[in-house]
Amino acid sequence: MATSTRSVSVPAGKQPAHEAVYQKLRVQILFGELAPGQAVTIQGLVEHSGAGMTPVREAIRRLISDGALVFQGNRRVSVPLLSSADIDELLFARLSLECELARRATCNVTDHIIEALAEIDATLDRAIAQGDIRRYLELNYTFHKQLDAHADAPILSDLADRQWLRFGPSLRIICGRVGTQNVQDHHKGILDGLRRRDADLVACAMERDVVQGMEQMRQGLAQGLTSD
Amino acid sequence: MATSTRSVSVPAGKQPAHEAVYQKLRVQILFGELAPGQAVTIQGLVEHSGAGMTPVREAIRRLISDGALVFQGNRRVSVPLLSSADIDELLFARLSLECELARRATCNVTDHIIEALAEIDATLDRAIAQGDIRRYLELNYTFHKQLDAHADAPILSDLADRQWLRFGPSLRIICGRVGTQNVQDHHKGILDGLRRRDADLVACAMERDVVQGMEQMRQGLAQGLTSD
DNA sequence: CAGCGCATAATTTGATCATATTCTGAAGCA
DNA sequence: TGCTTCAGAATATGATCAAATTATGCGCTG
Repeated sequence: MATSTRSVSVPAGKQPAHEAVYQKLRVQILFGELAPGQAVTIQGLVEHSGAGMTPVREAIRRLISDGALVFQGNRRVSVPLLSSADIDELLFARLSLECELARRATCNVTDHIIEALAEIDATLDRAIAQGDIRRYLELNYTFHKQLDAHADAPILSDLADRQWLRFGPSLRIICGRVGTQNVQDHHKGILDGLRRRDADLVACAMERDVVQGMEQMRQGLAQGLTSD
Repeated sequence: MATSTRSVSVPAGKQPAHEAVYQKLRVQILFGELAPGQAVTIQGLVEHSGAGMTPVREAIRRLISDGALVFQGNRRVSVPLLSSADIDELLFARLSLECELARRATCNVTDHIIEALAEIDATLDRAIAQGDIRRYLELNYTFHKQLDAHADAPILSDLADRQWLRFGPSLRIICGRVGTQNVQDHHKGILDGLRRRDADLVACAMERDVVQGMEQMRQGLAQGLTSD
């Protein structure tokens, strides 16, 4: 459990089974443990997770509502495959939401929070240097999520958060193919803007970060998804 | 030995029970049949809907994920109460999403579609004149939803659609208090822009429509039933 | 005689329900 | 007031039914 995000949630001894299944699946999707297009069966989850049928079904319903899984028309559920049009929509949504969240967070962050973000970013750079894709994905998500958390906008933050679930599996494929060498984020620019308390600067850096990430994914997907 | 009383005499389609319950609850929330703050119990739904426990649970999970219901921490679920900060976030989300959807739809709509929208708007005006709040809410929703449907952007359209669930119950309260007399939408401006195929014009009219609706709700809630 | 296609059987998976168990909230009692 | 008990609601399980996909076998054609 030494990995990543110290979750802000309570130690909470007793978590409902459906919540546990949801969180577990959520992480798996977010960081690409499930491949795009892969089928997700209820009975498979039941056997694999040890939980009963009802909690698993509830978790899957939530994930479908989140856009993290797609309902295939017949009764099949699978991990989403992204089209170029999907990327286009996600780009717009992320730009709108995450730039606004970054702006709002700029007004609220303290020096201590900024340093915590810088610490995450430094760890992220080490993960990139080591070629640790999984850790890179986790830390990148954590960086954005922590920033959003200080925007004091739970609804918008939740909306933004959900979009990450849509491209998590595909992003993992892309990163797995190109490696972490070509990865370049704009977190330094974001941190710089935060230190100056310049919301426009932060929003601009965030815009570059989002655009760069999405466009890289668009190019990767255009070349086809067969990998591994 | 299940003496399965097939009392469900609604062949209406081979729609799964959990989907039917979801849709029914969704409509009830969207058009304010449930009051903000009202508790929603599983067993209550089971008795009232005639469905079993599992489908009801799945439907409620989806609604919670949609933001249409809120989980109260303990095992209670209720219809959301909106704060002024919530309105603020919803205003931003709706402005971003619905203006963009309107822009995209402008490029796609045909004369026939525009006339269909105008027809909806005309019916809406009659509902306002008659003081039929429920019908006004339905037609207003339909107008926006039909427009969004032609934006060719399923993800954004879905995101926008979900936000309506958040303020449906509260909107109903506001409209019920002020009546339909003061209601004024900007649909005419939207239709005018569509006929000219002027995306900027459409987006501006949509912006006015969204701002006006949300601000009216903010004022109403400030006087009425919310804290903060 | 071999390969292809369609119809049917078998198996897997999803949907639903009845029931047992656990937990929350509140009434009752010292 | 504070603790205990109790009722009711939510959570979770496994069984059962239904649907769909896959597998199989027969007949047909080249």
